[in-house]
Amino acid sequence: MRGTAIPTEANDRLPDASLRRKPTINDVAQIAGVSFGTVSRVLNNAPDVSASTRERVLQIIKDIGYRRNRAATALVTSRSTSIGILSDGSPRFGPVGTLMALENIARKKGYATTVISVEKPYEESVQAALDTLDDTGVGGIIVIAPLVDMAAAVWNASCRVPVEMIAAGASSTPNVFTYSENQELGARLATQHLIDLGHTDIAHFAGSMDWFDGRVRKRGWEAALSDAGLAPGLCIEGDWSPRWAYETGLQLVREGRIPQAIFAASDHTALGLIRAFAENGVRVPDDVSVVGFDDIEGSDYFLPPLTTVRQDFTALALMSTDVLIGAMEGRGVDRTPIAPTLVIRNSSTRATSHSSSPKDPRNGQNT
Amino acid sequence: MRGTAIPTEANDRLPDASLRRKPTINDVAQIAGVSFGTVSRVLNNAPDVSASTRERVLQIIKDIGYRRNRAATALVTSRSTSIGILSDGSPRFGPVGTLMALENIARKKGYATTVISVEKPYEESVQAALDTLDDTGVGGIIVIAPLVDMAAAVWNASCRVPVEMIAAGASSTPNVFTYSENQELGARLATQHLIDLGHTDIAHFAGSMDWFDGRVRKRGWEAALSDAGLAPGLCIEGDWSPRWAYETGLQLVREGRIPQAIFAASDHTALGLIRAFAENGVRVPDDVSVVGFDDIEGSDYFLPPLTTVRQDFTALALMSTDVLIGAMEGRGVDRTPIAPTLVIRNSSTRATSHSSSPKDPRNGQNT
DNA sequence: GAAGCTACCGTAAACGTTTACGCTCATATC
DNA sequence: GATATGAGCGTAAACGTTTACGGTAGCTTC
Repeated sequence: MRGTAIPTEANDRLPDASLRRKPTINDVAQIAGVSFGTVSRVLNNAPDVSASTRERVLQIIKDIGYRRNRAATALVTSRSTSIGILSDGSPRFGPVGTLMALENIARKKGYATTVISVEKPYEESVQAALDTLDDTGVGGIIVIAPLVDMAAAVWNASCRVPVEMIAAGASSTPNVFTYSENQELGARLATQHLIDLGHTDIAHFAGSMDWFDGRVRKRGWEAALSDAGLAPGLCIEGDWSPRWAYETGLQLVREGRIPQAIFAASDHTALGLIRAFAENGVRVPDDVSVVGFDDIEGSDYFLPPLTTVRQDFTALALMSTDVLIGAMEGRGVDRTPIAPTLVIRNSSTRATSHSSSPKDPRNGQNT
Repeated sequence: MRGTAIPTEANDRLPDASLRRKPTINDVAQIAGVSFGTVSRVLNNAPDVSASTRERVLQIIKDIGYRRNRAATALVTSRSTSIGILSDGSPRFGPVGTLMALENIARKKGYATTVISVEKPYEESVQAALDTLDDTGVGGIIVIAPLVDMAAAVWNASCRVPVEMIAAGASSTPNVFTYSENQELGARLATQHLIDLGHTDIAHFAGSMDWFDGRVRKRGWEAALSDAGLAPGLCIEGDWSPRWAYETGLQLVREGRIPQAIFAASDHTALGLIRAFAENGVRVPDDVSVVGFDDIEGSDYFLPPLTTVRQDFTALALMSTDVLIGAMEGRGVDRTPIAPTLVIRNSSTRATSHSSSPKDPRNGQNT
């Protein structure tokens, strides 16, 4: 008789009566023949309760399926066992990977996570999101802030609970501690790999400078080059998209200025780039070595399989939750940044003698 | 003096002392010169408060930055404005897309989301997760259950609050309502597209039958074929991975039994497949048409750009939150499944007369 | 055998709301 | 002018915990 196809009748096959009203600490106490205080003590495994009593109470708790009411606990202790995660809404590889890892680790440490995402303009949405999170009673907040704008909004916002930001290469402030994977190192690794292969003309298809990731990966590329005494190669800044990389790659082909090697700021960038080359008979890696960044699913099956940099999101989540929980408990925790690793596959190869003169593109014609 | 364009001085403007201790309903009442009851009434915009009083209280609330303590509210009302999301931990395209969309839509409807992910073995972890979610005070739960095993665990679990499951093609039970995108239709669309192109020998590189998505996409392929009066082509079941598709593709090439056209159960599957073909001079789409499923980022820049099926996660999220919130409020809500759309790109093309004899593979040699 | 200690346990108050109820005062009603 | 009515407001109790404190019984210690 209720609406359509909706199991409102669900409530007929009720979870048995015992589930209907949640048992409270008093129910447990009564059955155990002790006071609620004692039950509370075993719940928080505090001292001052005999082994036998503890045992009995525990058994009863299990039997009747008692579970602590978080709201009541939160109300009286005003500390909580949940942490908030603030993310930009983007389904991009890095942010999502971080998010999933964070949830996973937090849960294993006994914290629930409530996530909320924000949109432009950040100035308003970030403060509102922080407030909402605070309202729900989180004890601390981790912000996944790949975008510089978003980070700025976080710096300007105020919040009662500790806030930690995951933003590559950004600096900490008194209010918000910043942590991240060492992506600059990742970029250096990639570039150094190209240098080790004998390349001297190494370009960078950069990501967006609106992103920390874009900035810091570019910085790593520059640093590796300068450390090796190499002149900075061509650098073009884009927006991470395959489309942009494709079109820019096309342009390079047209103008005949294909470098020996390219460090692409992301695998998606590499993907577009490689297509532009493939369509014009420029062979990867024979004519140009390409390395990406991210190790997205499938990058090992690109044509050719892509040399790239892999970040360890689990380690990042482990560390950053440590830091946040430390802050929530008033302890300081120190952690060093995580180091990404280089994954060498087929898209990069040793520089050939002739290709060291980067002047002749299109040496192979349309496959 | 700090790094790059970063407003560190932001933190001098520290959260003022007033933020230190949260103001309560009593603070508001005292300032307004009314009792806390009156404040509560304006908070819940209940009747029985004069316009002028209401006005004044509202102003004070804004002035001192009062915000309701959710824990206290939850404790006394035992209803909440947050919904739980249960997901498998996988960072796969479908589940993540659904998750992000869900958070987004729920937030816009005024619900916070707390997400938790589960791992094998599901029988235990699902019930535990449901309980945890219940503990945190969610009013309802949406389960993203791509895996058949996981769904079974949900069916067997018990939960006080309404549970809705997103599982392609699975059926509802009295306890849990099931909703999904019409992936079978998506698969039909893909297969029909191949049929329209004149292909008669259409194979399916299926996903895992442990997944609803795998089952239902296969079913769509079968149905389209049978509706068209075509004999079912080759069907091989895999695990979604590029690696499996690559190796299986290699085997097909070796055995010389390459079909006219292939419907791959996912873009990643298509990716591996195409690489196996490309490495052996089998051209896509000239020698074999391939269509994928998912429209992952970058699939438009595969070699060649991939014809595929796109799901509308936002619409899915919209509908399924409607349904859940309806259930939470005791209303029934009816929604019809979302229809995916076909995205036609370059990996599929008209059947050529000669290729209608699928007997000669390797007609083009290594590019 | 009194004093003191310890181990164990009970009790009251508090956390910040909502809800049900009751009170007061002005106004309408006859 | 007594009575009913209702608008506006205050009050008490409850939600399920935790925490601080107090109490009792048994044991040690001299």
